[in-house]
Amino acid sequence: MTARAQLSPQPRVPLNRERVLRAALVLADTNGIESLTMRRLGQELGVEAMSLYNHVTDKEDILDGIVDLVFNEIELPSKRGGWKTAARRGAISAREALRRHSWATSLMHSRANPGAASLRHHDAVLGSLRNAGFSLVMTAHAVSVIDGYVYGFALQQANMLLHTPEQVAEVGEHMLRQMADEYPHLAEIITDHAMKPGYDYGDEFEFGLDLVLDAVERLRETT
Amino acid sequence: MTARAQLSPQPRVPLNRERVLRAALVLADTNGIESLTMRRLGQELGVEAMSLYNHVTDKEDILDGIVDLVFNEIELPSKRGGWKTAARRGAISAREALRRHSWATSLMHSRANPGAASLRHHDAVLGSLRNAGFSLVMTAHAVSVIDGYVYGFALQQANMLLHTPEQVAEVGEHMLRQMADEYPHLAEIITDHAMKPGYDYGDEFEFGLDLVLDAVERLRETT
DNA sequence: GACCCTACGCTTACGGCGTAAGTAAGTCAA
DNA sequence: TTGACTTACTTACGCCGTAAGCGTAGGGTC
Repeated sequence: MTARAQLSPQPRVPLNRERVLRAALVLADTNGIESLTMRRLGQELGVEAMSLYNHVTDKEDILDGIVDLVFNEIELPSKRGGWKTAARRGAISAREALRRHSWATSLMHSRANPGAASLRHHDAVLGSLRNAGFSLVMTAHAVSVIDGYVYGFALQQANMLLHTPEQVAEVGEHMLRQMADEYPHLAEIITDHAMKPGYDYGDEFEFGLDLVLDAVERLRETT
Repeated sequence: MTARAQLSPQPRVPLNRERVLRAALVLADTNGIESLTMRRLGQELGVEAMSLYNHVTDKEDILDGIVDLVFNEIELPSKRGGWKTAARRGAISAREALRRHSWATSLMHSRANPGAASLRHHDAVLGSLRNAGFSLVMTAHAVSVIDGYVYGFALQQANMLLHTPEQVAEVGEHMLRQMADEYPHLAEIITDHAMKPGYDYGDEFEFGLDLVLDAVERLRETT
C-alpha cells in the first residue's frame, strides 16, 4: 500500500477524457493558454503528466478538444424565425464564447481536425441560410463575410489590452502627447473617442454585425 | 586565431537587428512559425543562439519585429483618390501580405508592443477616413468593421488547408459520403460548390470586401 | 482461493526549448 | 599599450512534450 493510498483511502475519482478537457479549459481560461502544459494540467488533476496520455493522444488532441468545447458553447441557429435573427444571435453568441475564452480565436482556425461541435455548428449555419432561400453561391458568400467579421472582431478584441476608458487612461498622457506628433489621427481617436467615459470597444461589435447582416440581406434580395 | 577564423578569413559580416529579423521572417515563412527557435535561427545565421541576444532583447522582441516587417509590406492608403479606393487597395494589400506570411494573422494581434509600421499604418488609415469627412464615431465604426473583416478572412484562409478544388478532392469521396448523413449542408457546399473546378476560396475575399465597403459608404452618406 | 488480463497510474529519461551567467576575442580611443 | 566596449561562444538551469517501461488494483475465469 502506497503512502498516497493511505492518505486518500476513498477510491479516487477516475480520470477520463471529459475531465481532462474540462480541466484544460479552466486552466487556459484562468492562467492563459501558455500555462496549459501537460505537467501543469496533471498537477491540477492530482496526477502525473504522463497519466494524461491514457485519455488523450497528445497535446494537440487536448487543444482540438478544448476548441470544440468552445464551439459547443455557441448557440445553434434556431429553426424558427428568419435567417437574419438566427445569424445575429449565433454571431453574438459566438463572440461571447470567444470573449470568455480569449485564447480560442487564434487557436480555433489552426486546428487541422475540426471536432463534432464545430462541424455541427457550421452545418447548422449553412442549413439556416439554405432554408432561407440562399443559393449555394450566395450561402458561401454570406458565411464567408459573416464568419470573417465575427472571428476578425474577436481576434482584435481578444488581444486588445485596452477595453475601457479607464484602462486607456492608464497608459499615461505623456505617452499620448509624444504620439500626437507622429501619429496624430491615432492620438485623436484615442483621446477624443476611446478615452471618453462610457466607451467600450465591445459595443462596436453589434454595430458592425448589423451593417454586415443588412448588406447580406440586400444581397439576397437582389439575386 | 580560432579554427573558424582560419576557415573563413574574410571579415565575417556583422550581425544586426535587421539581419536577425529578416532571417526570422524567412524561417517562419519557409518552415512555419513553430520552427522559429533561437537555436535554429542562430544556426541559419551561422551563429550560436545566445549571440542573437546582442541584437534583440528576447524572443518576444523577434516576434514583435517580424510582425512589424509584415505591416511594412501593407500598402498605405493613398492621399489622392477617394477613401473607398484607398481602403480597398489597403485591404487587398493587407490580405496579400497576410497570405504570404500565414503565421502572421494570429500573431499580429497578440503582440503587446505595436511596432512603428503598425502604428504608421493605422494612423494613415484613420487619416484617410477622417479626411474623407467621417466623424470620429463613424471612423471608429468603419475601421472596426473593415479591419475585422480583413483579419478575420485572413485568419480563416490562413489555416484553411483546402484552397482549391484539387486539394478538396484529395480528402476522398468516401469521407464525404460518410459526412453527408450527419452534416448534409456541409457536404452539399463542399461537393456542389467548393469542389467545382475553378473555385478558389480566396476569391470570396473581394466579394465580401466590396459588400462591407459599400455598406460603410452608405453609412457615411446617411450620417 | 489462485490466476491472469486489462486499465490506469507512476517513474525515469531524452532531446529540445528560452535564456542567465560567465568567458574569450576583436576593435578602437586615450 | 592599455583598458573599455562590443560581440560571439560555452556552459548550465529549469522548463517542455512524450517514449518506454514498471507497479498495482479490479474484475473475470477456472
